[in-house]
Amino acid sequence: MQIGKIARATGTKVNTVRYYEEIGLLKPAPRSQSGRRIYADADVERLVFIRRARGLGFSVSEVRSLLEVSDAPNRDCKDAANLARNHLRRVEEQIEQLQAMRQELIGLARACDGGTATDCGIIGGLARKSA
Amino acid sequence: MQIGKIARATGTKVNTVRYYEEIGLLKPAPRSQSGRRIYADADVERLVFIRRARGLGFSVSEVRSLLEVSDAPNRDCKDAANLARNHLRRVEEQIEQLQAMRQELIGLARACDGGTATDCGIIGGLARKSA
DNA sequence: CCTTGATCCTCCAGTAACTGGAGATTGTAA
DNA sequence: TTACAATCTCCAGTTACTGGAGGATCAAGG
Ligand SMILES: [Zn+2]
Ligand SMILES: [Zn+2]
Ligand SMILES: [Zn+2]
Ligand SMILES: [Zn+2]
Repeated sequence: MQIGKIARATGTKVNTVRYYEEIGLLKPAPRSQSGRRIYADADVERLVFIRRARGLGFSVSEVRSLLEVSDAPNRDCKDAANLARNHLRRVEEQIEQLQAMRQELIGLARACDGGTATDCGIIGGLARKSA
Repeated sequence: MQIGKIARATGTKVNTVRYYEEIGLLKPAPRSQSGRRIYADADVERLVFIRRARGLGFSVSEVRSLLEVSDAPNRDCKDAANLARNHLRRVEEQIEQLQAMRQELIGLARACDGGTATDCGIIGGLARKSA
């Protein structure tokens, strides 16, 4: 299949597929006579793996590591497991940070009764160092 | 005061202060004879405002808008209020997305009993299209 | 007076992960 | 034939800084 089809099949943009090849997440695809990339079903699976990992927030570099494990069937999976655990922890930290922001933003929003900028609790609240 | 002091006073890196000037969040600071930037107390306040807004996740462009309101004391604050409300909504969306990731990551991690990559629930789980 | 070390200056390149576009081919169908 | 879709290869732009090179300037100590 050509690039457009694998892109559609995996919910990836054509440009992004080419980009993944460029950075080495996908091996350089064999080309047709006229130079078009040709993909096989295994490539779809690999791309699904990549997209899914990216969708879970793994960085490209993390995806690279996960693929390495996936590519070596006999390898101990503990590297992947550690990676996933660490990533989970970072996701949880992000959640906490966003929840803190959320609380402060709710407080700010409550401090606004309308009116002019001078009297606005949002503007005023931002001007103060701490919440 | 010079740039190092305002940076320290606001928890900003010197380079970042210059960057804010470059992109117009801070007005070009007047210079000393030898060309060094000189700041006044009002600049500290402005920088605190910027840093606080950035800390709450507002984009630079949003901060610019907030500053515009703040700079026009008689202006109705509704633009700022809308901005804050919309931003709050986006933060909440991000939280939800991260919580969904978290759930999937927890599921993935549970699916790993150790062993080889072939049998690993993490690798296997990533290969499948849906969770 | 001179030297040191801390600050400051101006560029400029790099980061993450794509995204979109220009300009040129190629493939296909009416 | 003519049109239109899909593909190709560059390459620039996005966000919000961060760090560094190479070169002035300043204050303090000797
Ligand atoms: Zn991660
Ligand atoms: Zn208000
Ligand atoms: Zn926002
Ligand atoms: Zn495992």
